[in-house]
Amino acid sequence: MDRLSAAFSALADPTRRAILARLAQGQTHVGELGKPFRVSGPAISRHLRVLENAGLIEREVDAQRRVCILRGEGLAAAHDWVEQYRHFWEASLDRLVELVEQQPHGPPASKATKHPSAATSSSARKTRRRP
Amino acid sequence: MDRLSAAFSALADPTRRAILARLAQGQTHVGELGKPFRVSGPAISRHLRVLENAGLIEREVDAQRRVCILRGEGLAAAHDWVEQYRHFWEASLDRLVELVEQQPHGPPASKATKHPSAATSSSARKTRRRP
DNA sequence: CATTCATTTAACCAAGGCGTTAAATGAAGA
DNA sequence: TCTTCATTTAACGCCTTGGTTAAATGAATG
Repeated sequence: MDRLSAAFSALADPTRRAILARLAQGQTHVGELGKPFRVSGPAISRHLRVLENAGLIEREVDAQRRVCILRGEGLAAAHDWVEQYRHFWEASLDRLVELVEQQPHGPPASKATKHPSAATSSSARKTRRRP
Repeated sequence: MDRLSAAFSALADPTRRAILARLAQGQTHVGELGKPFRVSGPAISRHLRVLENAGLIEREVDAQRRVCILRGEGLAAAHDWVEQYRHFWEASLDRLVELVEQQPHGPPASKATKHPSAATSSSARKTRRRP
């Protein structure tokens, strides 16, 4: 499997995303990583293997423990791929913003924040066609 | 399956990513979309279903043809998730850049471009610790 | 109306993913 | 050394995925 597919595939599982989120706060060993989930040790072990094969984590041996470390670079390729399409969602946010601003009585906040990631992902205001 | 997992899962297949790439150049019908690949019609049909369920495309009926349209907003959530981790790969690029700049005889280009996405994804130079 | 074109659905198969429990491995500690 | 702790490997089952071919659907066309 190509690297990009491996990364996306690894990210497609909520447990693995949660593991990465945990590792973003600092490295930990396997047992600690598994605690939040109601799955067996072997299951966690395999999730970690998937993440490692996708280049998203590294493992180091610390005596009887295995310490896992986030490898952020593994996410860069996935990020770059998605980034190519930024234009497409920003374009639709633009249209939404324009629509709202056309309202005679001012923008109702509920509409402007309807898209869940509008606040964080959009540079719509920076790239609008009619600034 | 949650929306984010569905998106990542859909992106984990090279054929589907190629389909999205094609749609980024403009809407097309199913037959056209399938041409580049050596897979049967039904296979394409199911890839499109996956993309639709993930919110990455829309389909409209045009007589006997089905026209597919890229829905960029579907990628926003995936983008935002990955974006959270930008810090982690930029940090390592920083270290790499610093390492290269420490070399007494100037940076060998081969090392500076070792990371495949360094040129496009990195804002390392913008966020370096010692500018 | 019969045929053809575009696409989807149905039925099937092989491969892979994710979970489990039981067993293996290997370091730490009594 | 014997035992325990941390983790992985092995072996199994179940469900999903991605592909196939054959059949169904439905619009366009002769």
